[in-house]
Amino acid sequence: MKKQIPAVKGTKDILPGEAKKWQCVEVMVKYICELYGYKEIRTPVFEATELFEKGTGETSDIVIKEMYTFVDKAGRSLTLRPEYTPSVVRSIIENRLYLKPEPLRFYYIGPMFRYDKPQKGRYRQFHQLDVEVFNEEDPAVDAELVEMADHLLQELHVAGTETLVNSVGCKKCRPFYTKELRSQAERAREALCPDCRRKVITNPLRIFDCKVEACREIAQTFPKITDYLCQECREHFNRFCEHLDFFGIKYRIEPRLVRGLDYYTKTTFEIISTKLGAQDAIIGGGRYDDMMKEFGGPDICAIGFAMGLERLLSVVPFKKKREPFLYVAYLGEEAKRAGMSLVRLLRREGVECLLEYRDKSLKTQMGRANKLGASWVLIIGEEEVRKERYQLKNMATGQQEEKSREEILGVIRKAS
RNA sequence: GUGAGUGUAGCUCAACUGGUUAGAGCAUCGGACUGUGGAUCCGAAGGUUGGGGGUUCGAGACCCCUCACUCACCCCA
Repeated sequence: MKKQIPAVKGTKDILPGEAKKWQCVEVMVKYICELYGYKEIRTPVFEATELFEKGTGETSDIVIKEMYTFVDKAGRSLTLRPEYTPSVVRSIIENRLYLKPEPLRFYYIGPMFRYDKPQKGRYRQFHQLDVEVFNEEDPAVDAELVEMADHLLQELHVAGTETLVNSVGCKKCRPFYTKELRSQAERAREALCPDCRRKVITNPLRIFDCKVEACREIAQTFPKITDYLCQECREHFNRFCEHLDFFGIKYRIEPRLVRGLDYYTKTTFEIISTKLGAQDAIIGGGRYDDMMKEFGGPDICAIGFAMGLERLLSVVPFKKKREPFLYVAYLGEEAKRAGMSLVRLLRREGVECLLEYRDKSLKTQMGRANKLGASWVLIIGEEEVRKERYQLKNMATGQQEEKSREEILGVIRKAS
């Protein structure tokens, strides 16, 4: 036997049964996004490496160790996108979309790539829905975005979720907080785990993410970022929460919610599923008011979120049901030809038909139809060809009647 | 990147403390039954036991390496 070539580690095939679920979710996602005025935007799967280094942040884990970066034949350093936000920002600037009258509301569904160790809910090629709004300062927009995510999950009948919100301040107030946090962490240094001792210097905010019991207890005593927000950020956060209340959305203020991406400002939020394991965040997002300007664009604020589709799919309940279709069983060459032209006609009328082009016994063909879950079988033999009337059998009831072409169409139309 | 667990037919699983030719159910294909499905019976096909090396008279089982998957850390969607 020849050596087999398996799928690359951390990637997987989405087979027809599973792909059907993806289609259902994608249809719903697009429907909801369009309801809220978002338009689809599609950008390339790879970009200049620099885009992510600047956008996602040079100190983020994503950039440091998780990017699929390669050099092309002309010596350019390119990267398969690990997230979508920098691409959208790039595209808006490059195409001057901010000069158009249309609202800057965009969504996108597509594959992302991260060189992570694969695990449940974590793949090297995975898919995200990405939603972004630009040039909207009002915290009501932040709340509307969360409401939309909530709406989407409801429509998909996803149960057991929790919404966490926080504010990480802006570049005016965060440095004060970080400084205070660092000095307090410094004092407790000895009691922290080795990992957290490192974080004291690199990124003290991340100490809140630690799962070690001792660290958690110590972190409890640390100041909360929400107590250190500047006037503007505090007001923004308060009004954001008020609007969530207004929408009747249940949420938990989680001052320890620290998004790992460097660019977030003010509002951050996450929706987790209690039904998942360690990788439980299905939606994560927040504001990034400074990115556009830093990319050389206009000073336009932004907020958005990403949703992991593999994770979402694993908590969406699906009831399996096959679309009704007609199986054509034929006997002999003449009948085959009659079947082919009938099927051609019916398909043009929007009827799903299956003719398998295997010259098998009627019994075998009936067996196939049954196994595949056909709603009807159309039986064509010499007799039927001559009369131009065919045997239509309802597979659920077992009833069978002789029908003309038009009558067949009528029966199927009536059923669907 | 770190740690732990698991790899036997397409799928779900057997195979005693190491002992003949690695089995069963489901699925597939064929037949009983050449114009009528679901049931039953019979049969066929399907495996380098993830891969490589080692120990042994003998390895699916034990040891080492490697690959993949799973779970957790880390990080994130």
